[in-house]
Amino acid sequence: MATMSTSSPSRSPRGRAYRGVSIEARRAGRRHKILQAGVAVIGSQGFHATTVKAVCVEAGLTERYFYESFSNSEALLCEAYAHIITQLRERIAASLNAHQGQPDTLMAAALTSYYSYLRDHPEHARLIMIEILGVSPMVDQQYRRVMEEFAQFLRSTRQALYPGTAQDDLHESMVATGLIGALVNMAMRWMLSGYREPLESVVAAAQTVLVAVTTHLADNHLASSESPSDG
Amino acid sequence: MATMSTSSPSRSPRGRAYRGVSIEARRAGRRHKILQAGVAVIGSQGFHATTVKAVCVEAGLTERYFYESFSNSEALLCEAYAHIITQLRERIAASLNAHQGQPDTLMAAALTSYYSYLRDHPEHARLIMIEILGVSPMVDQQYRRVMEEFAQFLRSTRQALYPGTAQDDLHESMVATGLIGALVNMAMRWMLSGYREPLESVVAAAQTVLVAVTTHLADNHLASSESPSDG
DNA sequence: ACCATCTGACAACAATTCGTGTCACTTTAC
DNA sequence: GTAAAGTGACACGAATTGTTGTCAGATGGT
Repeated sequence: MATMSTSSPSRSPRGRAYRGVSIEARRAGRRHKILQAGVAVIGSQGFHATTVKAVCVEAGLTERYFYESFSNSEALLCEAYAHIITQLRERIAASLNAHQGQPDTLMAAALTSYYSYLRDHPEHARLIMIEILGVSPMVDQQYRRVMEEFAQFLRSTRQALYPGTAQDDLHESMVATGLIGALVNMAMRWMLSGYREPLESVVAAAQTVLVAVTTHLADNHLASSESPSDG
Repeated sequence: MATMSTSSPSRSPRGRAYRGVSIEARRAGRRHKILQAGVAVIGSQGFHATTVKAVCVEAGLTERYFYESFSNSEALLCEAYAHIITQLRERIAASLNAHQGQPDTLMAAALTSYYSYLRDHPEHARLIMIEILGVSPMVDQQYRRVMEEFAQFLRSTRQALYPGTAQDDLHESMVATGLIGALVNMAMRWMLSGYREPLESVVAAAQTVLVAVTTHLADNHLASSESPSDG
């Protein structure tokens, strides 16, 4: 703070205020506008049908400001993807913080926040589940990294809730990858059907899968000979 | 053979033989060549980077014969997708027929044939898991239909192996959708990592997920009056 | 031998889009 | 008030691609 004199409005030939807004703030605002517009257009028209001009029209800006903040459409797609994933992560984290309690409650809260976010933002859903794929190897890798992050989050959460049930590392991470895929595929079906089924059904099915695999892993670790639902 | 008289090479002003091959056979051959070339190019370059010319060069034919058999690139993609899915289904079915026995053996056989097919045909894998998505709503629906078919196959197989454990219809189909997504996402991770992990690890992880959910559903069905997590 | 059909190579045209440049107008600094 | 920087609208060239059309040469039936 107290850096209000970073560029004293006197001598700088470049970067002066305009309409009472600094150049950084103006750029950031334009960038944000384009990002929002990009999400809207890509998520509704599809990435391949998205032109730079369409994004600019949606943002109320011109192409010049597109290239001011993004080198091309692919860069915009990546930023939009990262932006949405951040929002999603924050929403899930907030939901977990608000529902501290039983593991089942936590799980239901996280799943509900995940699926309701996708339902409430269908353009975001389409972007992060469909449009992000098959654009380029670099974009595919970004997608994969994010999915692996969620898988790791799943693993660490399970470890926290059921400590002492660690398993073979590769096996466990593979299973976590599968579970994430299960959640995503249910979301994709739900989205492609126009969110026809009730949210509770999707959450219940997702919970069934997660609980099934979690208890199975725990039972297998204990070399179970007792009733599985005893816990 | 012995069908040499299908179209007697006498009176037809159109469609005569050429190099000893009937016009239907020539067309079918060209169509097949283009289909194969399409799979190769789309699966390696990606659908968006695939041009009609590139497919024709790969097939050793010219654009004219492309449009003889396909109205555009999207049609080629759909046919290629259907072609690969048919191959995959046949391979899985053959594997199931060859390994009649315990449920576990059957499951391992089916999963092994699935993942080994993807490993042995990486271009096919890329096409059916990545390139097919986000092209157009119609293509998306075709993808969704196929995924639901596999989910239904999973359900009916489970019903056959564990009869009398039917559950709520929507719930069960949602769970099946999730399981298919788990298998596919493990395949996608495997593919995008260059098939780094051994096949057996992927199959084992997939089997863990399937067995966990299957037994969980059976257990829940037997204790349907109790709710083990509700307390 | 002769003509219609088949084939392959490639030209040609239209349409699209990217990325940059121009120009008039507005706002700010001095 | 003036000049420089900021803004917006739009034009422009370049490149790419889908799709159809042309044309010379090969092949087959009679």
